[in-house]
Amino acid sequence: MKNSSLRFRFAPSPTGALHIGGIRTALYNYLLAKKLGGTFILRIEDTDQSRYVEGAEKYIIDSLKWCGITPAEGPGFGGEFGPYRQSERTAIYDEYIAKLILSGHAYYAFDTSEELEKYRTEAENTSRPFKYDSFTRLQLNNSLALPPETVKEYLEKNMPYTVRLKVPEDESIHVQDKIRGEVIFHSQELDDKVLRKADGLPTYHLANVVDDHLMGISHVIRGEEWLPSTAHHVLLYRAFGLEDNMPEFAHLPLILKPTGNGKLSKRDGVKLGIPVFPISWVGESEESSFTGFREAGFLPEAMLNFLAFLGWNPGTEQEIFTIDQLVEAFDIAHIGKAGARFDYEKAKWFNQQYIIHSSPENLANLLLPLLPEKYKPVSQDYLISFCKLMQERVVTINDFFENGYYFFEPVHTFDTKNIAKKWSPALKQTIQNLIEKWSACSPFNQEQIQLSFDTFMQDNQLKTGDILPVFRIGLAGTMKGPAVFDLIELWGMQEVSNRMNKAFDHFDKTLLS
RNA sequence: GGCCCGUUCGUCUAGGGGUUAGGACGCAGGAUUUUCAUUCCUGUAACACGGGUUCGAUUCCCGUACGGGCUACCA
Repeated sequence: MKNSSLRFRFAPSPTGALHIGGIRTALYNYLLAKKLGGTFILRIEDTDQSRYVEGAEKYIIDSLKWCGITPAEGPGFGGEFGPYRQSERTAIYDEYIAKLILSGHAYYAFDTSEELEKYRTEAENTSRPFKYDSFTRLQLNNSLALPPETVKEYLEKNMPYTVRLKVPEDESIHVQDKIRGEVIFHSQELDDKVLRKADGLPTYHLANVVDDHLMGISHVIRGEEWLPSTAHHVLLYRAFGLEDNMPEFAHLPLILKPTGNGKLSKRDGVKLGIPVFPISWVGESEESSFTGFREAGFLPEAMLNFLAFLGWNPGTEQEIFTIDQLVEAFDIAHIGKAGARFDYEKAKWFNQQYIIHSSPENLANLLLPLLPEKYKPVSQDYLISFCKLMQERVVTINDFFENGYYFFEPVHTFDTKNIAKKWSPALKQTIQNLIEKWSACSPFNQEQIQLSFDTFMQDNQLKTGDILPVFRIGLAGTMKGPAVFDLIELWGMQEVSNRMNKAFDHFDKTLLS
């Protein structure tokens, strides 16, 4: 079902870490491309050299790779429509800008940033704020207002200039948005956007339109913050004579802050102690470094599932979707219009569900490289058993070690208050007897251990509640965790005996004073 | 300020002219469990407001309020 005419792009700027809003945009593009048999493309929009951040492009690619939504075309991924970095395409943009000037759709402007800034502050408190548009451009320093000789002279003297779009005076611009329907803008409201900056590089608007066209992009799916400037983009397509071949537009609702007002921002993560990035970003200082979902112990599939539902739903009551199922179910029609608040609790729930439904083997493979070095080495089988016992008791991957460290090293904290009333040195002999009885279990498994325990309790007229909690604390140090009999089966009697003997000393010391 | 977009439980959302307004997270209670967790059950809680249109509006239209975005030689 390959359809080479359906091309979707994710076009981030390498200005630092990319938060999950960007990942969601990438995901939606990827999902649609896969579903429709189209192509998912990565384009790096690095036209602002002042905001360029070293390593940001690598971060974007690493993030996409971790998520498993890798582009079929892009820098480092090949493709016939490259280069895929805008900074490597300046000659192309110049060509298109020249066309626009020739056809009268764009003009040279010699006003400096300082001058424009001055106009703006002067008009700040008036009823009509300064805007570079059809009302003001004839009073400004540009090739529309200046005599041709002066323009020629300026150009020959290499005077710095920008190129601006000549927005028509009185036109309605109709944007067809797949999510919002028809959105109408009036050209009087639009300013003459800069197309080419004084440094010779294009602005987003020009590069974006040229590249989408040249790269054969059929669908532009991006955040809602781009909706207002889409009017300019339509004007550009029109100026190039490409209006009939414009891509389809879909503007996604924004992801909002977990609390408070506004859209989700980079700072929100550290402020609330939650990840808002896919993977960690190491900045120059601590303030500019962030942790990610990966470091917080999330499975990429779970994060993606969570993200997919922030602004989209399948129209059914199913919530857990594999990537393949998302590809199958995804559609633009079910994308919402309103901003969606980021809900970390829900994200954790998705992750928990994914861990519970993963195979222990799979989890063991994930955990193996994360095993702290101080832990004694363990076999693959042991790790698998550990995962089987713990997977219903964790929310993140990190919880495995946080809650289950005692599978790999001696108990370091005994939560003895739960057995304070039960403990007496006399119990030691009872426990020794029980351990001896267990040693005879054959086969040595959880069922037999349980059976043996039950008869022992009956024979000695003891209650489960008197003995088992002592074992729990003795073996694991905590009241929380897997069934005691499962631990015993996994560890064997020698280990159990060692642990209990160590615990006895501790119990005596802390509980008998 | 101007322009554009939006508004269903606290949160993510389904729905759509006549419904007991459905699900999920969270929270609360209960069952199961030697603990914790899982699982299951129950409960909690919403159509922003005001006008129309209509026999009937949460659903359609218009206002208002509120929220969001844009308003740079940033993307």
